[in-house]
Amino acid sequence: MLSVATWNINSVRLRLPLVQRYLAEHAPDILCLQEIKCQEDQFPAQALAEMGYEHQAICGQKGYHGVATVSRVPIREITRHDWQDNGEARHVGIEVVGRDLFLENVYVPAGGDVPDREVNVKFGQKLDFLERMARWADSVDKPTLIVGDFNVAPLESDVWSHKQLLKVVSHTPIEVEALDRFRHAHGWVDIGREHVPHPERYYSWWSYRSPDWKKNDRGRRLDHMWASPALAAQARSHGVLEEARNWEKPSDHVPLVTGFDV
Amino acid sequence: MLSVATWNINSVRLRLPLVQRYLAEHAPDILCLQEIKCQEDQFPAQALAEMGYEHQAICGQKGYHGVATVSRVPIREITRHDWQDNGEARHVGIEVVGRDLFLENVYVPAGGDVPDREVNVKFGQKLDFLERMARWADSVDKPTLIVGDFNVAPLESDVWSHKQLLKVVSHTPIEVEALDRFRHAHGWVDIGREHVPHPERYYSWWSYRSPDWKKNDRGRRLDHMWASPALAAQARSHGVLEEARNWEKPSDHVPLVTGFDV
DNA sequence: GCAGGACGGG
DNA sequence: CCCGTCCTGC
Repeated sequence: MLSVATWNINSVRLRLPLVQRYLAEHAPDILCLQEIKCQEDQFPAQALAEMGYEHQAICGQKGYHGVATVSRVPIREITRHDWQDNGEARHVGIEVVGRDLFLENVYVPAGGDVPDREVNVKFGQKLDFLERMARWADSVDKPTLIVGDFNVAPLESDVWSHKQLLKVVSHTPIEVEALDRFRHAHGWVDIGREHVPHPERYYSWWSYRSPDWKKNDRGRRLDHMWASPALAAQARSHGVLEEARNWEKPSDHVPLVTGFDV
Repeated sequence: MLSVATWNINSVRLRLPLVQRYLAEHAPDILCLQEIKCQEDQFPAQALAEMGYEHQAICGQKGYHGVATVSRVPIREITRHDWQDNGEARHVGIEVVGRDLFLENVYVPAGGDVPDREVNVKFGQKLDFLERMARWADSVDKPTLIVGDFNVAPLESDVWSHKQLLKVVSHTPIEVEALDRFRHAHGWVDIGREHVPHPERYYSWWSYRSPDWKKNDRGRRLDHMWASPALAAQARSHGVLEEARNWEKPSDHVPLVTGFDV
């Protein structure tokens, strides 16, 4: 068995205690973090190594974005794709040593406020990012798991109100289509939805701005775990730790985890 | 008996727990705070009222400076002097109801880095502030206690190194002379030095920048309690709570307290 | 070394 | 609402 988790942590330095709590209580074999918001030399490498996560692949930058994959089992860093070609730290790819398993940790751009590439360059960059990921996915020929904050909630049951979010970045048809092209480019299996099928409610993010997140439950599923078909067939368990949204000084995202029989 | 305390708190919102701890453990009748760093409607009035300090005179502004006097015994706000005439919240004067006692809570400007009014306007403003306080003091004709952060350490034993601080703002001869003029203008009695006579070491502030503040002990006496002569004769006790500098997330100043037989 | 504020970003 | 960074002030 191998368990892999993904969590947009929204500053790993500020939320190191939460990461430690999650690792202590749930002990995944591998944890993929997004939005670490620090440079590599500022990453709390030692604190996580002391908890057994001594194998680490960190791709950071100053202030924004940044991803890190930490592991209890040996991993080898393979790639750092720059799908925007602008130097932003949004991906790190590793191989799980001796298991014929590749793990891609990605943080897709949020895309700004206005869902129109003519008036909002960030929205265009997000679509371009997804198109380039699709082109890359087309060439993937190894058992691969790609996880992270995709910043798109594709299904109606991935958002608290399909109707009210149709023109809100993360749930617009043009983004969903781009994400679909990316998924079909490799035949990725959406593990989350294998285990929590549509039309069941499935969210991984609740905005800080909406108070009483639990009562109002205005969530979205922005975080995903997608696997190559053969690998997806080996997924045995999947979970969403909603309670982490209630921890002290929480991230606005919660961790997802999948257990594989590999 | 009536006990009066003064404390530069360096943001009362951030350090409300420390104020509460001080009030719970030492229970002065009146506490004068400086550098509350908030507007009046942001002052934690209710939390302090719940501890019995329901009588409050608050003079605040956005972000900087600001003073507040909170009391367990009835007080009446009398004045808000603007000795710089620039709108900064640096003083509030109250009367202790039924005791013929006036209490002035003041935060003198720090004065910038360079002790030269030609090149540093803030230094000039500080000297002007002290001169205007002197003019005001000349007209004080009631039993008055003036306390607060005067931002001047007048005596050699008020600083960790007289020689090394002679050209450092807070201990320059020109500031000491201005403070002396202010003191003589009313015949104020320096209560701190009545109880801890020169040349005994007496500090109330240790910079955040100097690490190991306790070991290196690079302190200064910037906070003072001065009384009209007749009132000073009724002072029965005086204390400096140095241990407060070691509390969690401390202010760089510590509280002073004086007990009066009034 | 630590405050608060203003900014850009989510 | 909550990050980081940069700025000012002490």
